[in-house]
Amino acid sequence: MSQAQSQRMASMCDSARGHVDDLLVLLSKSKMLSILYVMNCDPDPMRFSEIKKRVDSSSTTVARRLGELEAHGLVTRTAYATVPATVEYTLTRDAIALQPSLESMFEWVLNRADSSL
Amino acid sequence: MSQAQSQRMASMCDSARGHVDDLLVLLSKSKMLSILYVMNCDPDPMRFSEIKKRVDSSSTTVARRLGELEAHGLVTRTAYATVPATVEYTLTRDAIALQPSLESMFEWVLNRADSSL
DNA sequence: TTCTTTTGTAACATTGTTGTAACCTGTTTC
DNA sequence: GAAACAGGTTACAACAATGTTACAAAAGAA
Repeated sequence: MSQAQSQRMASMCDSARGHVDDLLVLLSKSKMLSILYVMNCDPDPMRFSEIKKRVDSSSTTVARRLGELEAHGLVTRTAYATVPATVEYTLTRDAIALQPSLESMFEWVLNRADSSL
Repeated sequence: MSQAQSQRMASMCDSARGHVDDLLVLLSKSKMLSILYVMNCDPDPMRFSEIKKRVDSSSTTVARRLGELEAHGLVTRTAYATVPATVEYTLTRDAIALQPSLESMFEWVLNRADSSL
């Protein structure tokens, strides 16, 4: 590791624990990473039922997670007055900034998953 | 996003969901990211009490998490027959391969944490 | 002898989280 | 009129996870 990197890490590892912990708790909630994963896979807005199907969870949990993501400004919810209702979710700019990290994390996960077959 | 990238993402987003989910569940457990975070911050082996202090959790939870990480081959546990006991934990090569992703994820987390002060 | 230390484990009560089932809106189709 | 659709919400029972407390082991210090 370069000196610049370790300096960055060192400062990173000291700062504001409270807020960091909040976000880590958010990201650690069940299905949260899965939701970000599936939304990451498809840049288009995604409907509730599509997300629910892809992460394979109950409406309750998906709704809760999407609500939390929206509350933290990571997804945008757009409702259309069609019949039946249409609701689309999109990742915000902030969430998109997280994409590269998530992508490489998911790549690592997939490599591990492959080698453990 | 480049074509190569989107192809990679597309294949990523289809494959072996079971094993992927296992790892996502592992990483989503409480304090798991925090533990990887503090161990990531310091390349040296870290003792149980040091980890416990830094992630601010109970012995029970820290022990459980470290056990799970060891079971998944992400940390190595080394016990020394001193009195009182000394036990050191180290990230494995596999876990170190995850470091860049975690680092950029933590950087994102810190940026968000800063801007929400 | 008793206290202290580190690194845990076991049992247990409390707390947190999840899914299920029921229900809701509002319009169109049978 | 009744059913069906999407996208939820609510209440509740079942389950999972957490922290607290007690305990252990082994040797050196007071």
